[in-house]
Amino acid sequence: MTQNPPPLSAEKATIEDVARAAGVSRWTVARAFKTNASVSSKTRAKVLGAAKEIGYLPDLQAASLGANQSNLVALLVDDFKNPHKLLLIEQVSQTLRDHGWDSLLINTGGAQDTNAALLTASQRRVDAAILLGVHFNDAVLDTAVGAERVKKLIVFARSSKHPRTLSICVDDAAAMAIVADHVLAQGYQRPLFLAGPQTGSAHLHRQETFVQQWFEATGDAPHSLEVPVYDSALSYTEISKYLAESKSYPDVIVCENDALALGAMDAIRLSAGLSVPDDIAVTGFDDVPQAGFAQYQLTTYQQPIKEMAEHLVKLLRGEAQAKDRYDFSGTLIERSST
Amino acid sequence: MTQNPPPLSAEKATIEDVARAAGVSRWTVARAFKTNASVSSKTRAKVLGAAKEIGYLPDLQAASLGANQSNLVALLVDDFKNPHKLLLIEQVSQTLRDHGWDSLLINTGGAQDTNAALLTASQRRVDAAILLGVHFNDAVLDTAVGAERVKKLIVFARSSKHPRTLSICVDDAAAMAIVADHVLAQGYQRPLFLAGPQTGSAHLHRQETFVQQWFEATGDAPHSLEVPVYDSALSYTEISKYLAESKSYPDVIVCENDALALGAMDAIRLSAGLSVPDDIAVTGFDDVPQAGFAQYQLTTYQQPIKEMAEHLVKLLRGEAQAKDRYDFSGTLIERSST
DNA sequence: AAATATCTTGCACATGGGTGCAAAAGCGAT
DNA sequence: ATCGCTTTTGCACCCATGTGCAAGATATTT
Repeated sequence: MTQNPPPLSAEKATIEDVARAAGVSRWTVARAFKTNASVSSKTRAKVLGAAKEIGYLPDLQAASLGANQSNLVALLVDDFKNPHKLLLIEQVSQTLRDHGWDSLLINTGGAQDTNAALLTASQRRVDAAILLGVHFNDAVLDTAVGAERVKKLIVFARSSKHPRTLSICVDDAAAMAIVADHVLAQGYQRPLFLAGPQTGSAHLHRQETFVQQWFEATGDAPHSLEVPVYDSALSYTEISKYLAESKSYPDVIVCENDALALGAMDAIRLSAGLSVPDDIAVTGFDDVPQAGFAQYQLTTYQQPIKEMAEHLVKLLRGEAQAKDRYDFSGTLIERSST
Repeated sequence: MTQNPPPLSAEKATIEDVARAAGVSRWTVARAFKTNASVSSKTRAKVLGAAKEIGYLPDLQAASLGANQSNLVALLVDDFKNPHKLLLIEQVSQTLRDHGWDSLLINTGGAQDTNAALLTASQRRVDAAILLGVHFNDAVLDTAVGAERVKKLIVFARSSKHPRTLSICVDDAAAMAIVADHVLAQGYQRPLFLAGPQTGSAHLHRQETFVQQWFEATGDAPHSLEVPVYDSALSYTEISKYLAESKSYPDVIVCENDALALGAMDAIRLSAGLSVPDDIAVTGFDDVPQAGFAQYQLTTYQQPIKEMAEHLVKLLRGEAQAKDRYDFSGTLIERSST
């Protein structure tokens, strides 16, 4: 057995130490670190030099006590089965960091207790809580005391009509209309819509849009199937069962997102022994990395996550209009699954 | 355009408000919230009642200023291409939360500046920084001033010999030996080892273990291929190229992890037109969800992430031995890719 | 050179709660 | 009722910084 790690390094320097080293008051040091503060450039240079010398960096927690801003943002995530979450988490955390915010990741998947997560966020003095998940619907937010304790509530990549909430998402209806157009243009006739959890009002409008669009174009109501989690494995099971049980099969499965689409493709090929897209075509939504793999080549709709994350920053800064929703538009990525 | 969200809720109650409401001093309130504090049970009940009444919850940031503990832990992640990260992030954040810690997610992927990430962590007063990534090698940590400012440095699912660091990981060598045994037992004869980035000393020992093991058993040195990122798409490209260029192909590709293995399987089937496992078998490492999909059915090694996360909590609490490494053992999941 | 305007800098007070000790209160025994 | 001990409670001081104002220093004007 090896020994313990060496003891901690010397105490971290405080603003007071810098003040002493630079021969000024601590308030002057604080100013030197603040842009647009009234300090003579000579003093600032002296202070910053001293600070660098003794390795001073301001304590962000202490700073957020005094100030009414913490530069901390909570990311509430409840849905780790969906690989799209990794993209969202990566992009949002990176963009926030690039602009000076840190991310408090709160996993609400286990207890699924949104309220507790929001309370924790407020106890950490976050400037905002970003909701990245499927269970943050308006009913939950209504009953969550925690929702009122957080300065800003932002639903990302999903839409919400809750009055306390701001949404950053693609225009789901418009996006799904594009998918529907594509499916119609390809001449498919017997669609099946595969939906995920339908969670109250803070949900996606993909299913209803597709159904409506299809009905308007053809006069038929497409079949639908719902699974309770955005999980490829679950989608595989359900589609396998569906294909085994029904006498005729659809010629296209339109999925609410890629997580479901990937499982559906596996089911079509490996469980039902059919081919994609010849027997059954498939469409997805999100353009997760796997959608582009040789194995899948899934036709899907790509959301402009980066752009959306930049908009998030603007909202946090108060630069953007505080509209309840801000709709972005993405791109249909046509691959060989249709 | 809709109007702005309603104004913020009333100011959050402070300990002082509770004290007033309960008719005691604020220190008594603090005690009521602390287990093992000397308060009469009558007083505690009165205080907690009053706190509940006015909706008081302690401010964690303020608390961490006075105390020498923040209950905040930084998660440094640099590698979002690998789906295994989602598993790790989920499990670690959930387990930490279950035990009272919050997670500060720091994405070091963009700038790849580990030092900056560690500095940020220290500015947020984290109790520990958990390193979940590939680029946190000893050389980097040696030159990172930030490494010294963080109370504890814990490398998760990877091993490090850096003196400031504690590792929580499976015994890589033992695990890869099991994989090697399996491959040998199945009678494969021309292995190719597909490795990821070889990052200094805080790396995995899978490649060297396999090579050595194979050599000892057969007297041959297996071929190897390296890719700079754990990315299925990259693995696909490299394996495609490799199979196209070489006259003979291996009969098994042993991959350093599943991210690489999945891409390799796609390449074997779709680029080279060969079959798995008949022409070429494949093994992975990590048991990501996709490894179990019908499409892949990848033989892989599953790490006991949950158990490792629980051990992490013990380390944070100071309950566990501070060994430099703590080795767990996982399970070989045999599927039909071998 | 004096008066005035402007820029710098210092300070009191605030943020929300932790620590350790001392004072106060409770309690049983004498 | 008094003494001594234990439990409970209050308090001074500390954590590291922000805000807004006033005092001090410098520059500009007359």
